[in-house]
Amino acid sequence: MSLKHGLLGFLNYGSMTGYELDKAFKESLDLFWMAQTSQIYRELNSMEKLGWLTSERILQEDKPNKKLYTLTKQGRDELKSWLGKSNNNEGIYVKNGFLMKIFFSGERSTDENIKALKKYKYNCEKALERLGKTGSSIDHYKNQILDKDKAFYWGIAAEYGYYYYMTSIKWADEIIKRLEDIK
Amino acid sequence: MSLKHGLLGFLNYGSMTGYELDKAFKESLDLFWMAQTSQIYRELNSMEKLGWLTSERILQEDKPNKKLYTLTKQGRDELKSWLGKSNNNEGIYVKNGFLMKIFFSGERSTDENIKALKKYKYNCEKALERLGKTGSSIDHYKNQILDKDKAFYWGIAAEYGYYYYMTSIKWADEIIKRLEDIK
DNA sequence: TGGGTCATGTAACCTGTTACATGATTAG
DNA sequence: CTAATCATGTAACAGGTTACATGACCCA
Repeated sequence: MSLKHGLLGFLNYGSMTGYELDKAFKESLDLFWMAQTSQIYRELNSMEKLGWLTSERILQEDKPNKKLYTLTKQGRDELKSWLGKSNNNEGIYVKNGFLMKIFFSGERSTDENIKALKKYKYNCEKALERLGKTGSSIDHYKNQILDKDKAFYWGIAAEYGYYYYMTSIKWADEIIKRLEDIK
Repeated sequence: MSLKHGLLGFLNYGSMTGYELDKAFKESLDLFWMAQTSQIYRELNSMEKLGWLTSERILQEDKPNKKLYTLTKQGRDELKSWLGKSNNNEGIYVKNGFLMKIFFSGERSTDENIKALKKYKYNCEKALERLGKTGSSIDHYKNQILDKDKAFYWGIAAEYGYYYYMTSIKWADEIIKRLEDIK
């Protein structure tokens, strides 16, 4: 139950349309929680049924009509409750398909594995670049939000991203070197 | 489509029952891909329908009967094909609910956030401990498998775990310090 | 005239989670 | 006597992915 909570988090800053939420997600949270556009629309629907938000249809002339979502008290309560409760495997059980592949890479040749690790390293480098962009889009949002303290935590999450990708690159380098030595 | 591939990976080392696969998963891959027992049984069923494996019922007297699964050629091909293809976001888009929470933690008090980060740090330390155990269970499996090169990659995946948790702890320490300073 | 932005979705399918059910044997 | 190990699952629900559909407006 996490995409719903991410959406609650954004809507707590102010009313938004599905389209805007989709963009906000892709510009910031995407690195920790990638969401499909279609899923966002579906979840908004189901959240409305749950009473977590209300919607208002806004007619436009030059552009397509849109639907503006607003948090209800229940929605705000749900957000608070999610933020409030911690469980014992937070940040621990993270599904990582790449690592699972590595686990079984004895089935591949050393050359293939070196290639795969180099690709992975490249992907991490690209992700770091995108983090830079996320940084500037965070700055952009910061200026729109009244309560600037809130955006402080956006920076912290982005910083985790730096640590994460830097470490992943270091690991990949180390393993590549080792594989090239035994070749 | 990843639990299926994890199961294929194990079955490639030799025929196993659902119960044994469940244990193997929990003793090794669990840190990168936590799987429910019930899901393992269901997936095995669906994999058999896909023709990736065959099953043989084994009757026992003292213990409950069991079902031994064996890879088919199709199953082995599927494993190879999964290992062979890389995509552009491997290891990049990893869903992390904890980070999403951090992202919205402006809604919580600084004290609550310090508490949550300390809990997170503690969880990471526990995970590191478990990695030690995983290490020994990897050693255990190593001795059962003929082709010891395969187990080399198990160690590499575990090593990623070390890097990962060590970095997470470092990050948490840094943020806790920062939060305590501004308090 | 072709691609980007704005804006919303549906349908089918696949994957993951939670709760529950059963029951014998064995070791401390 | 009680907890762990062995061994298998079902049912219901929740969440995520992929593919597809529509259509206007604007800029180069």
